[in-house]
Amino acid sequence: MTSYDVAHRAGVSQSGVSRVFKPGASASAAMRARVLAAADELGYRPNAIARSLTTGRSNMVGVIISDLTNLYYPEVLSELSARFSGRGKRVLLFTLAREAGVDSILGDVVGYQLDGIVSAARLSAGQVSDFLDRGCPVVLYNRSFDDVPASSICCDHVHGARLLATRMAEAGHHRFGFVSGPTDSFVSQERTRGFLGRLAEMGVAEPAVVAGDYGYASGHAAARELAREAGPALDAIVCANDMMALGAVDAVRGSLGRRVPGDISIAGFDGIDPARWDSYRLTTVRQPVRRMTQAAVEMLLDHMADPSRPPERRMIPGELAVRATVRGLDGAPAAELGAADAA
Amino acid sequence: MTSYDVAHRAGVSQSGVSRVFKPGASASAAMRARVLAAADELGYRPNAIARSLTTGRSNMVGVIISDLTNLYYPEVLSELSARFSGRGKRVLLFTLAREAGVDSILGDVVGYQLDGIVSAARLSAGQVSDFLDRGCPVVLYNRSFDDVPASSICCDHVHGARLLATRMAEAGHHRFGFVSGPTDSFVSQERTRGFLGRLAEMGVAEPAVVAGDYGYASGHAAARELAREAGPALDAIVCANDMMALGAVDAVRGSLGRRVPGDISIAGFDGIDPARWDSYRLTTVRQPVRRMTQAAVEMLLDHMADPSRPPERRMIPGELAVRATVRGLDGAPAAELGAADAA
DNA sequence: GTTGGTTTTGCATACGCATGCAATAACCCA
DNA sequence: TGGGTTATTGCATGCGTATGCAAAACCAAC
Repeated sequence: MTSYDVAHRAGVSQSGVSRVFKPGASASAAMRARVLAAADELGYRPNAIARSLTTGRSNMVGVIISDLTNLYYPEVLSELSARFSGRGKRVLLFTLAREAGVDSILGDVVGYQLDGIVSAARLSAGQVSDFLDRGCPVVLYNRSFDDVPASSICCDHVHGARLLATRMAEAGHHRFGFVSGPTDSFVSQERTRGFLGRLAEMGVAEPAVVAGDYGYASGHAAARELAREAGPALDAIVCANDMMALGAVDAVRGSLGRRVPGDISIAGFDGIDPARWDSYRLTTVRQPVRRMTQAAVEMLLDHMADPSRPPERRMIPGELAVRATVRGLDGAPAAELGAADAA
Repeated sequence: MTSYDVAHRAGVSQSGVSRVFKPGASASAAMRARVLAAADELGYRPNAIARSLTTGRSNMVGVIISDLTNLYYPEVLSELSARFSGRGKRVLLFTLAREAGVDSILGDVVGYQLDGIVSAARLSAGQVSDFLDRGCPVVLYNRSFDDVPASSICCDHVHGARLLATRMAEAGHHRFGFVSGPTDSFVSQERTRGFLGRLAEMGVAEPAVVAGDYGYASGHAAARELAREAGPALDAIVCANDMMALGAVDAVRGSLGRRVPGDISIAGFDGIDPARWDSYRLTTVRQPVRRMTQAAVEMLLDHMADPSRPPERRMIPGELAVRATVRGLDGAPAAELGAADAA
């Protein structure tokens, strides 16, 4: 079923059909009615591929995500998909296998004439530049480059981490353990820097640091290792994301047989859904996913509409959600901040 | 950068360029080298859109997923994406907002000349037929229609539910509560049917049934409601998915102040990752996601390769994973079946 | 009935690549 | 060296739609 078939059946020209299906194009009511009737009878749908070829826009945006097993990303993806969908854009999904480099998909990405890209994966500056040079705007999600003119939306990890460090130090924790993410993770670097930096400022002893991989199991293992390393004085474990923090909670409560937060306080980052479950009620620094995704979508659409627009870097503060896995300032388990939590 | 630019630079014809980039096409080593060199210098990448227009295949498959907040689906999506990606197919993602009907995206789906579709959403028979009529093969994930010639991959929910019912009845539970999913969910219907049916066969008193929405909170609420309804005799709660079961576990342990499985056994379906976390160790019926996604991908690719191939319905048995939330046959908490669990 | 102006419509072409066909070049064996 | 065979290459065209341009239709007012 092509526009020619419809045109023939409706007794008009192909361009007429094209115009009827293009919002805002000039077509009389009569023609519109006949064309729509014919299209309906024939079950015609404009071929988006062919349309893309002529218009130069595919109405598709690429979303590059490294790891859907980190439960933070499904939320992001879900939000992005819904928002783009509401703006008439389709999402072409690129997931990166942990091992396979970005390069393996990079070629595919550029081949599809995407209108834009949201990347929450570890692209190099060169790779981002590559997209930009091809006229494909990029919005970096939770990372940014100083020397690349790409827009980015970033949670202020450093600030969030400092909030958390402040709160935990004020609650009187002395011996910290920190579980970082993969060492090449920008997010982990920022959170680590913010947290350790603030702790140092406050005169707290330097924490033992162990690297994890953002997974539950690695948090579990890291907690045990920290306990072994730091000994019984250990009274706080902070993980670079929630998944690992949940693993740490379970390790401390289970394998180590100690109480959270009675013996050891634990906190994470992200604010994923399971962190709120009753069994954990994890204290964490929440990334405002909705605001961030909304910003990402808007920025990308703006850039698509006006490519000359200068890149913009938006930073959104993380919110400290004090729940039940960190001691209160008075030494007792803290109550959840209901209000902030509902945001 | 088009193939013409490359052709000009390499001093060959456009078709030569095209052939160099098409695996298996005839091109001499000399031409290949010159073209590749020119392409490299110019940063040329074949335009996938234009290619699709001529070949009639977009190398894109649609994946329709209803709800990424049900943590089972991110796993599915992740697997599908990786597998398709490995077979040279890109995934165009369609997520359904809970409210918005399928129809809102259906038009978009057909417009993109997708090579195939995997749907894990509630499509109607008519909608599926629509795709098939357009020559777009469909693989239904966890649902199927008797009167529509679409392939499907389905976990045997009835069988899995019966396994679970058997095991729980044998462990001596008497008063069951059951939390179904949304009433229009095929998966929920099957699981409910299987579970209640088997229980009846075994002469167990008919359970109290409450409907949930597959979310953690709804499982939490349902558990409390069941406790209210069924009273202190209630000694088992089975939920139509893991998310709700986890909510139920927390409700029973928290709000109700009873032990799991000491006072009340709890089980779910799916085998999502959080269900294995130490805080839960939820007994469940696992869907073999990897085998199912593999089958889905294979079936779809097979159909794309040979459209005349008759539709195939594959059924994969669920695996009972007895973990720590259900009493053992001797009345004590059961040990996890390590072996089966590793699969 | 005519003129000037505004829509509406059709014609023709371009978008970038793939591919059937014919022409050419390379090769092989006698 | 020639005839036959095969591997390469170029030419021309098609895929389905959008769109600039010009022709046509319409409208209103004179």
